[in-house]
Amino acid sequence: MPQAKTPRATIQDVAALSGLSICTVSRALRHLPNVSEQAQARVSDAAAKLGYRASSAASRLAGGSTGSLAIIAPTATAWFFARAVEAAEEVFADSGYDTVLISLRNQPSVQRKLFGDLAGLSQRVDGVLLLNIALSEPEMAALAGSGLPVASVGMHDVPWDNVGIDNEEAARTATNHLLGLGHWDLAILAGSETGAPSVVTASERLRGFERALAEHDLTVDPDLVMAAGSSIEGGRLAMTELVENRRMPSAIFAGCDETAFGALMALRDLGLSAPKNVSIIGIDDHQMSWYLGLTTMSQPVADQGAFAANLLIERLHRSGLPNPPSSHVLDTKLVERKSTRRRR
Amino acid sequence: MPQAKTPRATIQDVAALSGLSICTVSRALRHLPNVSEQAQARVSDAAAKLGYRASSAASRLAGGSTGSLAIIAPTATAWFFARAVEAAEEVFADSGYDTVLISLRNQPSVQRKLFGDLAGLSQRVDGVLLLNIALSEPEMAALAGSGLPVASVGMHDVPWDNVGIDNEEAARTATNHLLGLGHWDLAILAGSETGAPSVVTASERLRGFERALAEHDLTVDPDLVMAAGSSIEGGRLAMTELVENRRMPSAIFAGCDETAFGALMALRDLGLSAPKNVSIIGIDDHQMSWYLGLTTMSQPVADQGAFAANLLIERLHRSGLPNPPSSHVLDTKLVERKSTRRRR
DNA sequence: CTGAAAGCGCTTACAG
DNA sequence: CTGAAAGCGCTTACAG
Repeated sequence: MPQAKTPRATIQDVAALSGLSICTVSRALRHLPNVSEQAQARVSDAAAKLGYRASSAASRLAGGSTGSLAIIAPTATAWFFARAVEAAEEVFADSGYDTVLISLRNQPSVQRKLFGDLAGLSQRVDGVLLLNIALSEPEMAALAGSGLPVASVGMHDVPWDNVGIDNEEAARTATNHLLGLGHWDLAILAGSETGAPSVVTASERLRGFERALAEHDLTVDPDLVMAAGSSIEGGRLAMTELVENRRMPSAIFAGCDETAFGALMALRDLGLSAPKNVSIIGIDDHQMSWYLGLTTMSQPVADQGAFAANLLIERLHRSGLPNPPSSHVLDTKLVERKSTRRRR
Repeated sequence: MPQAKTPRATIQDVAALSGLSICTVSRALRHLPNVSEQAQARVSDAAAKLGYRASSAASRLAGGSTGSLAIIAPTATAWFFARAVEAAEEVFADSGYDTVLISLRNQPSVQRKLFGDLAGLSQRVDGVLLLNIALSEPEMAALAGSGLPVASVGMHDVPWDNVGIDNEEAARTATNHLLGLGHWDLAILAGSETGAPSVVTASERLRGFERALAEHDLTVDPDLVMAAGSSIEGGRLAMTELVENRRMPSAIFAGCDETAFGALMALRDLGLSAPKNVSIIGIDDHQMSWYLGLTTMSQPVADQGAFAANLLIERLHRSGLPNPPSSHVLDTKLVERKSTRRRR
């Protein structure tokens, strides 16, 4: 039925109904110490009866929490981020937090502006979940200075809770798969798009690629290192550029599946295909990868977002207690399909 | 450089620096009438010098705005929604609003809970952007009762600003394309997933499909109407079910490209393919559709999200003024590729 | 056009 | 364990 537009119950109403002061009510509601069981029960009853929910604005203003948590992502449309965001949002919602979505839209200027006013952000949210954001030293410092609780996905060696995969190792495994098939002339489609803020994940994967080559006494040809971004379009552009203006390698490591999809599109455009003309491997195990026969390294996505979100909330719940930052590494797995094959 | 943890400037600081009362400052900052040009300038200067930004909590509590806008989406991971969300978020951010992302995660319970406490929501945001949400009568009433300004994408005949495509017409065009190729035994993979809240878009597309058939004196076979949801997985499941437990039609209209992708996957699984064994058409023109040769109806996505977001903001800016709800229909276009062909 | 005052609904010391 | 009081930083009538 259409709910009447009755004004919300305030803490005053709960106090009146329970016969206690608003101060005691406030404490009881937040499960603070020094509240008798009896008082606690009366307050809970009254609050339930009134459907009371504290005003986030008032609470915030008086020094309490905002009831909101921010998720900062390089972009919200990429496969990985859309899923991580939704998983984290679910965790936040289940804990009663609103989630404020901030997409950097792959623009350095947006990141600059955001980190230039962290004080403003800290006024509007209780904590921040960072998804694969490459931070400069000053930005790290600013974040620390803001006092905002932080957790992240895909960012290692960082002074807060993080969960991710071992990107370098995953990239190394992927590259080794290529090397194991007899390919030694390898290209990498990874890194950020030109002009976009770098994504940590990308540089770690590049490192894994380089390491695998080095371990086989191979050097990476700078001509075969393409900044592709993690989008289908980025992959397509980079692949086209590679074939038309550099040279065709024998195999390609794409930094993520979407980049690989784009590369497949470019190949088709040029009348080529994988694995016939070139072997190609990605990272992600996107739903389409099976269909396209893309060999890839699978990684859990929603798990990473949800896990990190939970870490942030736990930290919020016991702020004050000593609690050294933790780091969690989730597993990846090679999924062989038919976009890679032995060098002929 | 690491910014010192200085407390934020308050309206008091601006008042002191500009030599005016906080009351005048408040008015000047919000560009309210009755402020002399001189005062306006002094306040603007002082605010800029101090990097002042009103406390959203205080502002909200005192009866002002929250500075936040909500985006409510059936899910945040689907291709369409991820893009619409990011486009709207950009518009909101550029106007100085935080965006609160609320994903229904395809769960009716989440929607129920949300609409059961719209009073709570209206306390936390200044307005709401609805993306293809199917609302019940009570929910519509509750929304109206909440007093929240609303705008939407993909929802027609609604008492607020909306922008969308003509889903029925797009579906009709798609279906006619199939009929024009000589197919008359058509299946549709659309609608919501079983148990999920229905998406308006889906039922409108179903209607367009039915209408096209009716216009050709054909009736729809209930056995060939599958609820597939708008995900790759949903399309795969529905297509498998269709072939294994119903029967193979001569052509298929998929409610969106992702559903079509899933159908293509299912076909491959069964040793079949399009257009050889069945013609298939989608709606969206997803980046992968070109690669997969999927015939589809293209629609502008980011445009819809951004347009609707702008309408919401405009309405917020001139609340009070008479302003009848507007409805905007964006164009779709048939993109013929090779997943459809003439019936043999 | 401008300002003093009250109040929004909470939380936080500080007394009991 | 509980309550009276002050205050968080704004906005809104209400006087000037």
